[in-house]
Amino acid sequence: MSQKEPTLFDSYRELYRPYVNAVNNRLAKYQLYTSQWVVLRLIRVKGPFTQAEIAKETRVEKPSVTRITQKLIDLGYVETKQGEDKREKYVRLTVLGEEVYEQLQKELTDFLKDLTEGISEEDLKTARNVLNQILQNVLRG
Amino acid sequence: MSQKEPTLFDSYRELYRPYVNAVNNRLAKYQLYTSQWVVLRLIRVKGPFTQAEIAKETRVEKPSVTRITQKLIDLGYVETKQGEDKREKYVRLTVLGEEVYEQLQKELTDFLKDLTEGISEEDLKTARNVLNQILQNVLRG
DNA sequence: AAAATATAGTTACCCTAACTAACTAATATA
DNA sequence: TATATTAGTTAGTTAGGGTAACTATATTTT
Repeated sequence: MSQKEPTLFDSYRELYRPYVNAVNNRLAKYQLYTSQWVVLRLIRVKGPFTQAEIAKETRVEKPSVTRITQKLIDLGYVETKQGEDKREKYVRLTVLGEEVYEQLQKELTDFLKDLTEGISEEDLKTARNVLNQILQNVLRG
Repeated sequence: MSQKEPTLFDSYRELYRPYVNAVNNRLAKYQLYTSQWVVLRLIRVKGPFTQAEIAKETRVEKPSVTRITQKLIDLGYVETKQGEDKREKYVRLTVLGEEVYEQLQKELTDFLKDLTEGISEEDLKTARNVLNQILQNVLRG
């Protein structure tokens, strides 16, 4: 009775650091960290977005987006353009950013494929749905 | 083709902050954060452990364990005892720590139950197995 | 037994990744 | 036109981790 079975949440948390560190190792080649990669990928796949939109999509505050965007600009991966509304800054990939995205997307896809070795497509889908449902439950608080 | 389907890893990462923040909100009543709760729970459920053993179990470095343990001592939730080997410090719960553990364990169990509302036991188990398998794959990486 | 090596824990300092508060500039509303 | 809101920035804080270098004790080698 004192040895409780680990729950989904235990497994979830146990995986976090090893997973993020492993991804960061792959990103280091391009001087990126996961938080920056998440934004680069977001604006590439669903963008362009203003910084306010990025904040909303990624559920982080505006100052965090400023910092991430600034880092991506310093690296030459994105550029900003003033919007119609002069307060807004649209963020979009540069040519270099596109190249880096394409390359990393490939490398990470391969890596993540390795991480799911031995797991059926069906189980992966179930796991994804479970995490999505939990996210909905967390957000409705 | 440019709108990629979100993968398990996207869902995994998207959940992290909202989930941890929600747990931390519950822990705040006892002035705890998740990192400290993880250690408190570990030594209560599987302990007592030396700090080196805690480091190994939780896969963090020794200085992190020192910090976490010190915080738990300051809160009066744990105490240390010199081992046979005089370099070692065994960490164990105080009476207060036991009370806090019991209370929080209940509260968090209820909370986590809410988070899995609408998800079958079977799917939860599948999700857990998937995350465990990914962890193994990351670690052998 | 003495010297060299390894281990447990601490200290000092670093980093990422977030946060809030307070601000400026521009836009929208009363 | 005055007021309120919104986009983005700056400054300062926090959680949660890391490495390097250290002390004290144990272990291993010679």
